[in-house]
Amino acid sequence: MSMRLPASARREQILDVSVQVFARNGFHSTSMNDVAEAAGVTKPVLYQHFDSKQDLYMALLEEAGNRLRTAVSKAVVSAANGKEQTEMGFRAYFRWVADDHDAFLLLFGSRANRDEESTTTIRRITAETAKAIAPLIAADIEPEHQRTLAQGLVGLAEGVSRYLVERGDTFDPEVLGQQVADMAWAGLRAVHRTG
Amino acid sequence: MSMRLPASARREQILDVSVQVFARNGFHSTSMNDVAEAAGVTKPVLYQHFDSKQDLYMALLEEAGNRLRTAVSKAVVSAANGKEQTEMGFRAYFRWVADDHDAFLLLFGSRANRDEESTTTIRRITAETAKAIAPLIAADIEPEHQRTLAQGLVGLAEGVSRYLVERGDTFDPEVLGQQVADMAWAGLRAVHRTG
DNA sequence: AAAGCTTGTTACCCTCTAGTAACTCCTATG
DNA sequence: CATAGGAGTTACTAGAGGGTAACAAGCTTT
Repeated sequence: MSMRLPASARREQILDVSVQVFARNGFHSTSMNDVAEAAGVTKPVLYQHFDSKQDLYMALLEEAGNRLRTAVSKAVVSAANGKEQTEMGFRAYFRWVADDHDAFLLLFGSRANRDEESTTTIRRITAETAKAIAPLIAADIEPEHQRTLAQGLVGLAEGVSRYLVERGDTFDPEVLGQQVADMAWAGLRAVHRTG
Repeated sequence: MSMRLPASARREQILDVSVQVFARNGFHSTSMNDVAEAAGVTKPVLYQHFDSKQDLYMALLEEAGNRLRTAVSKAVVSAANGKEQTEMGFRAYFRWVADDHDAFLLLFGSRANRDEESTTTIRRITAETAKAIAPLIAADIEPEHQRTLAQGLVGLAEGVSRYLVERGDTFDPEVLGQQVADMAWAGLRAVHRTG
């Protein structure tokens, strides 16, 4: 029924399609048949490329996480000082959300289902992001609090994005990123003073 | 096998127990048999009190949402100015997280399940919280951005809490709330200036 | 103490869906 | 043109788990 594709191309296509399906409906509400149908193929084909539903899902999470990580870290290294890092970081984050928003929903959307394994992966991704932020927070407070507040800033970006993406709003990542960065940077300095 | 209880008491007990079970394992990984077992009772008893698994789950969400709402709004009304509202609000939020943390996990934990219906409910709860925060943000920026940033602050509190609760850390809600409030308040003023 | 309501249990059914075995079909290559 | 091997399909299994029908055991009220 469907066009024949070489294995590697089919694998890519399945990944592409299933990001969308899982992002839209969540893990448990999406059956392998749904994925197969969306890919224009039947179920056993999926199992030629992935060991299990979980395996496919994990592959998606990893890929999405990688794209997020590289986007942000690339942006941050090009910055001179802390303030610029904050700005570049948030703008890159929102840029990623804007043009890879199925991946965002997959990782952080309301429908993101999380069993033991995916939870671990997603937490790792979040933690990595937080780790990148932590140094921006004044060093004169306890490292514990530093890490906690960094997680808060990640949550801030996440909350903003979830709100906008799930409403279907379009937004300019540069403007939004700048605005959120302003807010975050001022907050970071306040912690410095209050610490 | 289990002690007989009057209907209303049994219903309460089921709610109490299932908050824990669902919070710990998530919706899909928790079977009605699991809930029943945890309640020391058999499955049909659950269905005497709730129409379906979904129905039970929704009841839990509503209850948890109510406790959150009342905790925060009670705290906020007792405050004189914006800054104090911010402080009281965050402190009340973290107080709620600290002593009702199964409810927190149920609503906002990584394992929180979200099908169509629960997503709607949880979004409503988040939106209400954001609505309470929005007026604190400078009125001279577009209402759209105001709402967006308010969602961000909700995400901030959520992110911090999820991090701490899922690590099993204990924390002093007053100290943490004050620190986060400082950060948030400084951020809010920055938006004012930048708007 | 027996009727009658309420609480609880046993033993199912039924659907849904992850995963697979066995087959067909297409296409590249000599 | 014959054939090998990769790509895809049909048709199934198996098990989990939501939900229920029918029955048993307590209270309580007269």
